[in-house]
Amino acid sequence: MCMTIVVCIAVPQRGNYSRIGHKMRPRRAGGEEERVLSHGDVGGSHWTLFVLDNTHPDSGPRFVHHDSLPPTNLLPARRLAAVLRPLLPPSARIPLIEGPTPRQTNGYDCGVFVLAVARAICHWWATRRQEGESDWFEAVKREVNADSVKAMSLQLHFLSCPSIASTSPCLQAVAAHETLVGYAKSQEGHCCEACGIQAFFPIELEDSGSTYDQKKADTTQITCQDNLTVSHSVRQPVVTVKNRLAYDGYSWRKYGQKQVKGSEFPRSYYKCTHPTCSVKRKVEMTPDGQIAEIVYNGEHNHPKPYPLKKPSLSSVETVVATNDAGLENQLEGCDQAIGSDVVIEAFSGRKKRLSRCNTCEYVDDKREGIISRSILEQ
DNA sequence: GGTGTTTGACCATTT
DNA sequence: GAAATGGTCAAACAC
Ligand SMILES: [Zn+2]
Repeated sequence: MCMTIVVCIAVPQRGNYSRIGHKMRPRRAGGEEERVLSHGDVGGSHWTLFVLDNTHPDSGPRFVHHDSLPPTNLLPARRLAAVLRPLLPPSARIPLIEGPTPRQTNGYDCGVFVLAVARAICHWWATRRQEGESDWFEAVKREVNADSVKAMSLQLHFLSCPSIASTSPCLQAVAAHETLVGYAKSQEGHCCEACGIQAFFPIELEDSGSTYDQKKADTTQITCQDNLTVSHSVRQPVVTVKNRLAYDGYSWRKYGQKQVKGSEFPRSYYKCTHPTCSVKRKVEMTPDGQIAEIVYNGEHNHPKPYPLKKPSLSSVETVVATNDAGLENQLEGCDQAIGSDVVIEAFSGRKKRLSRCNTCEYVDDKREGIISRSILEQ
């Protein structure tokens, strides 16, 4: 029995495919194994999912390509298949087929779609396959839609949000839900109130509840964010000044800037200005002031000199678990279980608005429920 | 004068 | 060992 899943490639129009071939050369015969190609193997900017499906020994293996913005990576996928074929058993010609993939409606969620489809494949492998479902295509259609991608995008943000990540696990879970509910919709788009970083989920899909079938967008002008040609009809222009989106309540001094290979934008290096603090951060920012990437290094040993301010709100009320001293200041050191009195107390006064979350379907059942588990464990 | 940014040079690490 | 690359330093500069 052999099952090989190759996941996650960012396919360039011209890439070092021979290097991929070398990496994918068999290391052992048979058995179950997974091989993962990283972005760095090929470069590129638009993420698509390339799967070697060998779950049907009778009909032979096949390549399945999932592209949320077809046919952007169709040609590179064919090239990749051509490189991989000689490395596989010389049976019949291994076909390349395009798997069903919901179409992304913005210019920056391709990576999330890859993960969402990969997750659907894993779910299919763990459950439906045993129940006789021949492939994962139906699972993708079932599980991957605008809402699930939006939720996954938020999950990913929670994992990387420096403010939330610095708290204890239980508070991360709580903050995840709180941030989800409290994503502020302002003139600047969507912004995580815990860290000030712009949220990467499609504005036009908010509260839609629609699938891509119901909401096929004209994607002729859409390419991935990395290509810098995102249609402004899809992504709202940001009118704010630089550094606003990178604002996190701490004071930073820039000490360097570099053009890093593989990055579209220059990378700026910052140090925390607190005399005893050695935290650093790297920020890659687009010319219009949006953060392309931000990486924190270290933990602050002092409170925030400039507490987070609540962004101006329009239609969405804030329920973020920050007070004027910031999230971690209010709840620091808490290792109580989710739903404990301590946590509930922290959110006192906001329970009414916590009654239901449109995205994670959380329903506030007071102290018996488990806050935000549904989204964290989706 | 204080604070923060810019930018070329330098250094350490990786390939 | 050389080249490439990422990270940091520090002088010059701006506000
Ligand atoms: Zn600090």
